[in-house]
Amino acid sequence: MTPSEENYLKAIYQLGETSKASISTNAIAEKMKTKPSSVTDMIKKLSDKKLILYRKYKGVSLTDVGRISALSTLRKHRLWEVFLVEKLHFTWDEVHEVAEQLEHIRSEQLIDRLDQHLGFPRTDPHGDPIPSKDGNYKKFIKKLLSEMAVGSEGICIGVKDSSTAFLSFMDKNRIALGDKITLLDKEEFDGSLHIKVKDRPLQISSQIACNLYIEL
Amino acid sequence: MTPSEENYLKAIYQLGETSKASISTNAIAEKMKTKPSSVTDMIKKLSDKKLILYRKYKGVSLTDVGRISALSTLRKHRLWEVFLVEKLHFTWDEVHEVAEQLEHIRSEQLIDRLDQHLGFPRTDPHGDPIPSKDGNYKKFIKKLLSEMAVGSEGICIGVKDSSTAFLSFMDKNRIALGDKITLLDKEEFDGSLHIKVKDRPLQISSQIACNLYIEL
DNA sequence: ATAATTAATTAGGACTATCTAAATATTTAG
DNA sequence: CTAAATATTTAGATAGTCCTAATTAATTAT
Ligand SMILES: [Mn+2]
Ligand SMILES: [Mn+2]
Ligand SMILES: [Mn+2]
Ligand SMILES: [Mn+2]
Repeated sequence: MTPSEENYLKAIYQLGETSKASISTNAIAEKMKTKPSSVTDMIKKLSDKKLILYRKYKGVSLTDVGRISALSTLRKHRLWEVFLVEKLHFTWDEVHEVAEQLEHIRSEQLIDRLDQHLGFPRTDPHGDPIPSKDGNYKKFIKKLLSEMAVGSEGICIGVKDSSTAFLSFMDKNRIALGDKITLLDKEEFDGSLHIKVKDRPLQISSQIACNLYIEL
Repeated sequence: MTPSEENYLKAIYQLGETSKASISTNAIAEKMKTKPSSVTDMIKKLSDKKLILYRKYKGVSLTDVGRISALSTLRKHRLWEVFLVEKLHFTWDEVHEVAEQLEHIRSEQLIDRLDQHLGFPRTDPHGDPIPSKDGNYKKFIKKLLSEMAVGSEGICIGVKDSSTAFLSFMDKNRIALGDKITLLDKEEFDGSLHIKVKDRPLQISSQIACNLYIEL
């Protein structure tokens, strides 16, 4: 399995997490920042290797073997992100690019021991769950802040968007994972929200609210 | 700089550490476990990039830029080896293959913080010195056990051969870096040595003695 | 139902890194 | 000093990944 193959499988898995239907060539191309023709080349290869199911013009879906591989890469990516934050004191907006490289290091022993060294973490710095060694992957039932009822409260447990732009917005406004958030009011006009973060009042746009996961 | 280019530069540097003359195509091919024709292809490329000096049929040598790159890769390799042993409890014969991959991860911040996390180590698990961030590299004056005078003593500070075969021999015979070694006697017949390791008597072959560095 | 639009594939090419086999240069031995 | 042996380079091929441009299939709008 080459790094490129691993990246494609991971992308297909992540696109399937939300949509669940078969994944289109263009969707993969957009996520991988590559051209549709390159995607077609690769999906033929992955299909030959029985890592995905592919019907021309109808999109792809992962086989069991393909899904296990994708989860393994996701596991490595997220464990390395935890390492970078917990042990090397990176901020949560600095880790992604480096983890994109580290996830392709080939050594089962390495990842086992890294997991142990980190104390078997269950989530990464962005609140995403870490698949277990055997490929088990419990998706939390996560609710977006934008879907909360006015007056209810919950704990901020994750971000949907992991871009530097969004994460540094979070830092600037001192909202962190684990913080208690109360939804005070919604503006009719633009959908912006009045919230309390650890008893500190704050007003945020609806775009922000659509990217914050809350556990009630 | 691709991983392959980095590997070639590192190989050329290491071949030059001992010989100091220009490095032959075949020597590089042997070290890289590849074919001489592949080496010719790559040295043309490295020469075009001014990373090495190349005269057809006359071998190559590193330019200043090439040497800095080689030392940077060596630094990463050795820092990762320290990490694997100190933090993830790998044994010193298990680290090389993984470090060969990790040394190509591209992130200056990563390697700086790793260095700090490890407490700025000066040598790797095999006793090899770690080049500094700015490319300074102080070679220790190392003497081989085979060159010691009978009756003298010293500290074992490194191994010349880092193969699993040799390192597990060391473990089996309980010889570790930092141990005090006294040369008691040399056998005329086969050149084998009678030594004391931390006051424990031991007999070793001359091949072993040729691969152990001692500081007097 | 047909036309226009969008999505996907194919054709053909570039670039990297590797190899085998053949040709050529250099070194070594007699 | 020549001949044999060795070292090195060149020629030509393959495999992987990505690209642009052209073609074909599927979807949508009229
Ligand atoms: Mn990431
Ligand atoms: Mn993450
Ligand atoms: Mn090593
Ligand atoms: Mn080493």
